[in-house]
Amino acid sequence: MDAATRHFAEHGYEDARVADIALALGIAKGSIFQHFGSKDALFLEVYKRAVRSFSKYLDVPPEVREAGFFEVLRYWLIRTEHMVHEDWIPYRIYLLGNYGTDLALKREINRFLISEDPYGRVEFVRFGLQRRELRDELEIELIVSIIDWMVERFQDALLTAELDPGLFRRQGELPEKKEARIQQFLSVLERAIGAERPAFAAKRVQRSERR
Amino acid sequence: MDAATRHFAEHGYEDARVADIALALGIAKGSIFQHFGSKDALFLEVYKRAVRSFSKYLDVPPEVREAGFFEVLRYWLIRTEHMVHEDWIPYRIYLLGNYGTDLALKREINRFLISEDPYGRVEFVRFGLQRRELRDELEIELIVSIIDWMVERFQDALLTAELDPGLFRRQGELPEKKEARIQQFLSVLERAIGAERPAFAAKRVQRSERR
DNA sequence: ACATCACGTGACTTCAAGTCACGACAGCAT
DNA sequence: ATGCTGTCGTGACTTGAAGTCACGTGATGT
Repeated sequence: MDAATRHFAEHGYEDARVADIALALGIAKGSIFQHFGSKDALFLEVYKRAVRSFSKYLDVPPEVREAGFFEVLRYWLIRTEHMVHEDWIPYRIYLLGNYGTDLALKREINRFLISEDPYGRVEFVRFGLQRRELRDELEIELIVSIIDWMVERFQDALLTAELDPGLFRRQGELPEKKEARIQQFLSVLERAIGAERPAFAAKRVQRSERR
Repeated sequence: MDAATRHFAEHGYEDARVADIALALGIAKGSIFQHFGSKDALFLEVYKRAVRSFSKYLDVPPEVREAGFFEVLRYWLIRTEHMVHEDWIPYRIYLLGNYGTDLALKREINRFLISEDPYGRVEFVRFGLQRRELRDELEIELIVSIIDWMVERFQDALLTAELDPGLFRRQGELPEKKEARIQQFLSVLERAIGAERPAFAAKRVQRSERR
């Protein structure tokens, strides 16, 4: 699995060669097929392992958790790019799974993401609702989806700048602007799904809201 | 191109056979390679054509345009699913391009989307800013990205329910709930990027906002 | 000591993308 | 009318990677 993960991360899905993975391990290609059945299935396992290695939203220091829903989000957004540097391999796998395979595999991946919720999104949204930091008149499903969409894409944008320049819209992101972007992004998200006047976050929102 | 479009739409990228496309046309496989160079390049052309066939955001009846930014959005969200029924082929191609190919191709696709802006997103956001319906303190790039992310994903969710059940999060979407979903989605988006008190949309937001 | 079995092996098969030498044909010049 | 040239379609061929399978080998149990 380690060898396969590294190989996929380095070459992408299409250009990865099962024979090369076997060679690197000093075993026969046939053995890999005996264990995993197909290249697709091998990748799916690799993907699952990579995704499971990521932290859940609520795996944060207690003081961050105390600070509330949006501070937890900020914590992760800031950390994303650091983590990409330290350990880019699982992120690359994650990227491949999301955009670099065919639809049949993508369907499997989605099934996995829905059934396992490896990032603990639902739990996280419940947490936000409990603290009354999120709009309770929205369906929870919609909030989860929106977090999903926006955070995933925003992270993609941050990290593809590192991993794969030119893959997404904003290419040559200047590092000093990232902080500001995260700030803006959170403010947008907070207005979108945040409760009327979130106790904690009010201070930050003031800047842009004058009523 | 027509034949290739249909074939890709029906079989997906991986399972599409260049030989079959040639067969359907009664020409030799070599001819296709002579024109397009590779399967990738053929798909890229097919994708471009499909995407260009979609309307731009501002291609709406004058009265909808008059009604403002968020009404234009609503117009398109509602129409999405109708159009998927009438003419599902280009949507399927669009889906394949976004999720069903490898990263090398995806990069080309992104380059195309950025350089052509085939949906006229930037123009649309400018329109919204001019009418003072959007927050002018946000960078225009960020607004475009958010529209991009959220609308694309929301449409994906609506239309994959038709085209590819199980590909995305919300599978068995009940048809009568779609209208309500669109409503909620727009309200979220409006709070996220809409100006303080959008003249037109205020009425609609009331329902869920009690202050 | 022998039988059984699980498992790794690598040569082999399959299959699809991509190549290329050839020939047909159209347009043009003599 | 004849011959020349360049374009383009052709399909048999090459390449290369996924996936298969009959066999061997070493471990385990009796």
